[in-house]
Amino acid sequence: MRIYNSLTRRKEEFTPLEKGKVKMYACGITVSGEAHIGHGYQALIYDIMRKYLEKKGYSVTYARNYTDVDDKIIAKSKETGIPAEKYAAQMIENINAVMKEFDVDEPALWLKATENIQNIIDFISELIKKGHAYPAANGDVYFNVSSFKRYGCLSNRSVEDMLDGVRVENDELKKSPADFALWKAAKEGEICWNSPWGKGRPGWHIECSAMNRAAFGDQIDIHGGGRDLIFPHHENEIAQSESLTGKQFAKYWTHNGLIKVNGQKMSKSLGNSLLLSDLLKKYSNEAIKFALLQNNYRGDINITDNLFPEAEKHLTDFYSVIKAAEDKFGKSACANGENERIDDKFNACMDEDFNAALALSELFSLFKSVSAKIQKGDKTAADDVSQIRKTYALLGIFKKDAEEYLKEVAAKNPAEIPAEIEELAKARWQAKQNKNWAQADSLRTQIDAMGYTIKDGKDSFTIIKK
RNA sequence: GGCGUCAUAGCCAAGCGGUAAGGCAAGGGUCUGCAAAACCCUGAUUCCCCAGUUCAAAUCUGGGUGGCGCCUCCA
Repeated sequence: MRIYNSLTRRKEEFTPLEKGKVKMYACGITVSGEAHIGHGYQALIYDIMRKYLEKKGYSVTYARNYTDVDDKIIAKSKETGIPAEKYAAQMIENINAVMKEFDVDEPALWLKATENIQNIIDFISELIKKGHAYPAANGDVYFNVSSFKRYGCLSNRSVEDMLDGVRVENDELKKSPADFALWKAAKEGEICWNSPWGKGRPGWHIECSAMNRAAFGDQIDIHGGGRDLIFPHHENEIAQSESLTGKQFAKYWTHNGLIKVNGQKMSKSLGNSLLLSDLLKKYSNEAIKFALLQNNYRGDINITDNLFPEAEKHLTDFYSVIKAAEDKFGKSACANGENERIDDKFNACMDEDFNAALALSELFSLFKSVSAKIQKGDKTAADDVSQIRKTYALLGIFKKDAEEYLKEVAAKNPAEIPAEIEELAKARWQAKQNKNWAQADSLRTQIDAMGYTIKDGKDSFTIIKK
């Protein structure tokens, strides 16, 4: 299988450092607020990556982190009066609950900054010893960027270029504006830990380096995160880890694309974040996943008004076919069959840098064929349904009971038909029975104008909200 | 200013050197009193532009143009 490596900017054949094993780390969330769809997307992507690597037979150790101490969390703590540790803990609980509802599995290891303070301090001390970092007069500790020759290798920048772009005045404490903080001295009343440089807390970048080292050793196979983290976060991780160990930190760097809303980037600073919890009220978790996975994970996704409704419609159609198959051939028949070709094709898609979008597009012809088989009474349709469910569960879809799924979606979109519409529709049906077409059509036009569509059956009709 | 990334039909989108998947929308048909739904059929002689490499390029190289992003917290 091949994976796109941000470091080399090309797809590479995947070979782990140690045969059969994969060490994988994805940067998680700074818990200063609720989880938005971007967080959900990132968690989903790496959960799928982990699961697919496992399907390929690798023994995968997957770790994610929670940054549970930082400026924003401290600010929130001051704002709400809740101690920073408590605020962060509550947020983590909240985020975990939403992720569970979104149906993303937890990693094998959850790493938290506050539980790794000693590891971080040790890491920084070693960097100072090796001349890659220096303490400043106020108790901050900075990384000496000029001491790491390859600085910029991931984002393809040179230190000189960066200095051109520096917007903030260099403060007196740093030797160079490009240097970044490993340890931040605590201000009065802030959450802090003792260190050789006085009371303070870790900087953001050092966490990931130190926790990775504590969990995995010097090297890992796959490091992931959102594309917005390439610079400076991941660049700094490389600088810290590699100047300490002298070894390549991560063999494959992967970055997922970002979410845009109606063409505009979604970010904390713009305040246009779509909360995962809000979306889950409107759409099924599977529809949200389906919509997101229709794009390559490396590209940005633009969320427009019809993105999720369209996905929900596709899934409703697919589940309806599943239900039809179950009704015809029995539920157990639709749960125990196999069809290797379906699975092989899926694997072929995923082998090419986790091409879930291509795998999903297969579903349309797959279900078309199942539908035709049901019509003909061909029992292999049951095997197909069973295989589709087993295979695509990896992407997080078709995991539910068909009937329950259809009910769930209906419940999220309550089709409350106003009594008025009901009356008009009944009147129309009566007119139709009397073959008074002119009156029937006029009533239907009226109903249509009010936002409802009439669907006639053989001896009854249904009203659908448009 | 520096760097990155993307550019495929009305829209979304796959494609990773071998002759343009899929979805939505649209048009035509079957069905229907007429519709709706469902089902069937139809769509780029061509992949932003200009050069180049090659037997062969949407795919590789060089140069443009345009969008987006990063260089400040961000998944």
